[in-house]
Amino acid sequence: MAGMTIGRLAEAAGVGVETVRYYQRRGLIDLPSRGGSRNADIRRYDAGHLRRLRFIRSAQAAGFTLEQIGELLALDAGQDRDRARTLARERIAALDAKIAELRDARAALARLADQCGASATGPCPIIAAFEPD
Amino acid sequence: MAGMTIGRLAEAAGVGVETVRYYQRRGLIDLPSRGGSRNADIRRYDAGHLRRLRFIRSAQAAGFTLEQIGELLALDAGQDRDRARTLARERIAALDAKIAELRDARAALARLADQCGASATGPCPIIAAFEPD
DNA sequence: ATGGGTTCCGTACCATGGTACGGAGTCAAG
DNA sequence: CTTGACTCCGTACCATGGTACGGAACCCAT
Repeated sequence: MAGMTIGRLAEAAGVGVETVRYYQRRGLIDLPSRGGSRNADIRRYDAGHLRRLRFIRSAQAAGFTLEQIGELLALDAGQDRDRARTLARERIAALDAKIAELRDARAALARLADQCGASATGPCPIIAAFEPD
Repeated sequence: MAGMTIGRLAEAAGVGVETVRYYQRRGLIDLPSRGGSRNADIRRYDAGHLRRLRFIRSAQAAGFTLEQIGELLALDAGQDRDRARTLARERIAALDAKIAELRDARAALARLADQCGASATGPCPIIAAFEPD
């Protein structure tokens, strides 16, 4: 598993090579030293890099921005748990708000699609309903 | 209510003047003709424009992109209800997926924040947990 | 040893949804 | 009738998260 090329690494994490390079540029993934043995130019990646890459994707799925993920990574060895908890709590609050918003929108849209299917005449309720009186 | 300036219109809808102009450029709001009376240069907006602007914000809250909103608006007088229903159903499916994703992330994060509060030693669970084994 | 696929790296470009800037004209109150 | 706020419009810029391009070096299989 150690000694992956960037292409293998990207493939293993399900992202594009350019995405990996982009994360390196952002400082989220380190640039491994170039081949220890005879391989002068190609950088080799190990399981740690893969875990890092998957960490980034998981945190992104939780709605963290790359900048916040950078901060989480900087808290690194598990120091500064207060700050980590604060970030987590902020994210939870934001998620709650976003979930509520999306649920409302979902309910409104579902109701409208029903009405639109039910009534064949008049203006389309979906269009009409977004127009406040 | 008729005869608002762009500034009043924007204020009434809770957006910036530049945002209104941006929507005009995108073709989402029409450019009213310039002052009917003696006012040569200033464009005047009415309640229809305000409703249009609020429509855009509502649809945006439901997760439609500006491009999709443009399409909804083009369906205009309520013609082509099939297309409107299709757009609505696609959006509902996307919302369901997004809501599920955010809920999972929320649950995971809440659990971690708890653990992080509970254990004072060792690596921070929030950081650790995003790292898959 | 040669050809096709990778890698390396810098730099440029993309979509989305705005926000800012600047100069000229206009309007309303003091 | 001047001053300050607002309007008009084009064009430029911003943040976010990538994606694409291009030339040189490299590596592996035939």
